[in-house]
Amino acid sequence: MASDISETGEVRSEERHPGGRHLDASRDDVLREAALALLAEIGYDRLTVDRIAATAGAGKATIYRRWSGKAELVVDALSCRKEISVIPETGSLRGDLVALAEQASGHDDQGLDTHLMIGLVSALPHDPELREAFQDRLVNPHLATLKEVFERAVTRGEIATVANLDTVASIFPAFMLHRLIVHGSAPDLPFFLSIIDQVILPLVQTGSASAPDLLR
Amino acid sequence: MASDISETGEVRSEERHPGGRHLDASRDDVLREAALALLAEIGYDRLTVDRIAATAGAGKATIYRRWSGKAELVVDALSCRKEISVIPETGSLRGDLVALAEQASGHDDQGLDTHLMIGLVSALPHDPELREAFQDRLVNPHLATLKEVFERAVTRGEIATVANLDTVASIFPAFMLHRLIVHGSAPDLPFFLSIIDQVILPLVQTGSASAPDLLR
Amino acid sequence: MASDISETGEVRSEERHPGGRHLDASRDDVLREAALALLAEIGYDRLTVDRIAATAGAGKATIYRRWSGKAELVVDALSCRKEISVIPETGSLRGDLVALAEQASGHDDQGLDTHLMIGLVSALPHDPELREAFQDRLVNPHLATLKEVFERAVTRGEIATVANLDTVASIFPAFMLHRLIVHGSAPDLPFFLSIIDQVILPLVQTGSASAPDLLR
Amino acid sequence: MASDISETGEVRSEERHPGGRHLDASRDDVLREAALALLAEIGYDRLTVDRIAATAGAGKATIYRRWSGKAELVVDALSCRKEISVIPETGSLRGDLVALAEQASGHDDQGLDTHLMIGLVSALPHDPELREAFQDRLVNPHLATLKEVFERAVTRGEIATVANLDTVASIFPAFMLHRLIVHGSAPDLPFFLSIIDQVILPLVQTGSASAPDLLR
DNA sequence: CGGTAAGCGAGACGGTACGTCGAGTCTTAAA
DNA sequence: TTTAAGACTCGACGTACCGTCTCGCTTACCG
Repeated sequence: MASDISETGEVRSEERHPGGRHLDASRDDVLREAALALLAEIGYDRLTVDRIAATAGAGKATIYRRWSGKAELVVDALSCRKEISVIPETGSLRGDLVALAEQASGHDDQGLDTHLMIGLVSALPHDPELREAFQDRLVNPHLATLKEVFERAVTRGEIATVANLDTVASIFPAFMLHRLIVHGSAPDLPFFLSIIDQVILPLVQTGSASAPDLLR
Repeated sequence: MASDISETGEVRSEERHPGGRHLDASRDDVLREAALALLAEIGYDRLTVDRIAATAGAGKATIYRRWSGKAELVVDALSCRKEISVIPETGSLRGDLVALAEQASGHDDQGLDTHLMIGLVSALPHDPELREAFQDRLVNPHLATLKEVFERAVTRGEIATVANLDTVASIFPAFMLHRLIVHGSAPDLPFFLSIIDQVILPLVQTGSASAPDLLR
Repeated sequence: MASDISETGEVRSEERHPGGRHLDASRDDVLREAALALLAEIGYDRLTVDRIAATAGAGKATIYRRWSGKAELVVDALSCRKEISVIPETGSLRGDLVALAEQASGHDDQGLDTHLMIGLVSALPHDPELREAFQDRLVNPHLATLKEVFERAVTRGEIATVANLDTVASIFPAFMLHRLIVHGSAPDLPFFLSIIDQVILPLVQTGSASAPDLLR
Repeated sequence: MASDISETGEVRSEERHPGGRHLDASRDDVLREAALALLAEIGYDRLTVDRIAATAGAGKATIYRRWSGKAELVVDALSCRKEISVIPETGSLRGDLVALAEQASGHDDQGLDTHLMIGLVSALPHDPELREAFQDRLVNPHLATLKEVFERAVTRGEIATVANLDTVASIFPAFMLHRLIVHGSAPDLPFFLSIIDQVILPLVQTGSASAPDLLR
């Protein structure tokens, strides 16, 4: 992961650099773009570090100076590419969820994310560091957004307090993964709608979402 | 995938083989067992075709004659290994689900399945054929079992008819995947219990959340 | 080497064969021809036993039942192909030698022998048995013919007794090998003539270099 | 063959190499030495590229970057190893020839050269480039030395001018090859002596060595 | 004449070596 | 000191042959 990564996702805080030439920040983006372009074209597994370097017109050392390997570069590239996802504010829980679903299903041009996510998954077990990055930069932000949406609905009085918020918020990403891996296809809007209407809303709208906790 | 795989999981339907020596069916099993043994011992990524061959006392050609590579061999080995999972019959929906959960979390000796599943996932995108096999031999049987459990509960009058059975039955595997990939750890019993009690049961139970509790 | 090979070059003396089917003699020739044809086409080293078998429409076992491997098959094929070389009888030593030279340089259609000999040489060191066969079937007959030619010249009174006949007779094949290996080309007639006139004849002729000239 | 080989035996004429790391010349030697050491130890045929690489502590790619395969590496190693053979100066033709013979039969420790030469011969037909190197680096220097020896004898007035010097000088190597290949054993001193005394000296000492040329 | 012991084409078997490719590191010359 | 270029070690890959063994068949002899 490009050197120092803070919790907030900021990269390389212009650290002290006593002598010699500085890392050329413009190379970062060129490399990230090359990685994403190739990823979309040939998929994660056929992706090689050599080829990313060649496509970017860079040397391999320039890559390894910034990231520890292919996987990290790709996660970094992906998370940087993600425009700061604005938390929607439609006024209703369902509206917010649908807006998120549209966001998620929308920006999947050429199935990039599909390949990406599936490919990344294969790299997660090797490298705990990578998984951490994956969680911090992709999973947790997504989860936080979802939680925020639910909490706003509570504030609005639209639904009762959700006791097991983590579990409920995970339903969304869990089904996404399942769809990606088992079906091999990107989750589309209808798919998301069925999750929203058949699982999430029924759970949080009836009182029953919190009651079962008593059973434990 | 060892030649013809029918929907029922049968392999190599004794096809016509006019001249020449036949594929020695006993090698199939030896190779599958070697693959699984090594998998449990050193994990999917450190697994090499050479080593599988050596362990099985076979030549590499004997492997490549049957499967196109490591991934196919491993899926095939896994699916063949799966003993016919008996559908539990405890008398209550929750009991059945818990029994399934125990089954799923139980037979994960040495994290074999964890590594396995994660490793497999990385191979799915390349080869649609592989994913098909994965679905047919692993996912669908699991799904069928779950559906059966829900349908029995309906028959018993324990719950009302479940309209979106496919979606509800998918909750289980979806959370399994999510846990495996995002947390990198095998789903254990407490995890399953929280899914059952916080998501599945609330969804399928009618308004009265207290009645089913008596069944425990 | 096709089973029993006597000193005279006869093969397989119709030995006792109590039960079962006999070796099909027609397969021998088909295999030998396939071997020679492929040899001329692709060279000794690219030659494979599988391919010989396929070309001959035979199984590999049919080959290994007769010869111990590629090398033996090829030597055997070569030596069987050799038409019984008639010892020439021109009336003069030089005439006889030139006749032999024409024979040797003549039957090299498509450079078969060139490739063959060079290729064989590579196989000789591994297998003493093979070298023995090579000597018995190819080298010695050739040497015997040469000796015969010299002895006739002595009988005719054309030259004095040759003390070191073995060495002198070896000059011919030695230069042939040298030419084949170092120049990579088949020895042609001019080459042989220069050996005859510049080395062999001067050696065996007595002091008076002019007398034998009259015989030409 | 390690890139450019000039007539003088120099390798890789410091060609332009603007960017990127250079071929590490020290690896060349390490690899050549490993090849020769193994060659002497286990023979050409049991020699494998993997083992050469392992012995040299190198990757196979490093070998294939320089030579196209085992054969090329070995010829190159051999020709580089050849110390400049000093032309002997004993004062008589026979003395010089015997000195050369001792040199040739002497430095055959562990039969290295025997195996080597025989092994090489098998590689010559494939690759004209290889044969060229073989001629330039091994055969021609040897021939030049022999010619020099004869010319000195002429200068000393020991023998008459030798008209067909090339042919006469070839007698030596031709018999060496013949011995190696047909007998499968290294030429020893007695063998060389018989060639010198029975073939070479008789040819050049009598006037007859040049006279027969008139016959043509 | 029917049993049986081979030979037959075909091709799978255990091996060994091959030549290629990718990862991550190190070295060069230029900037 | 960073850059592009590219050689370095390591190790797995999938292929090609080798010489042997096994299939289902066919062919000959021998009782």
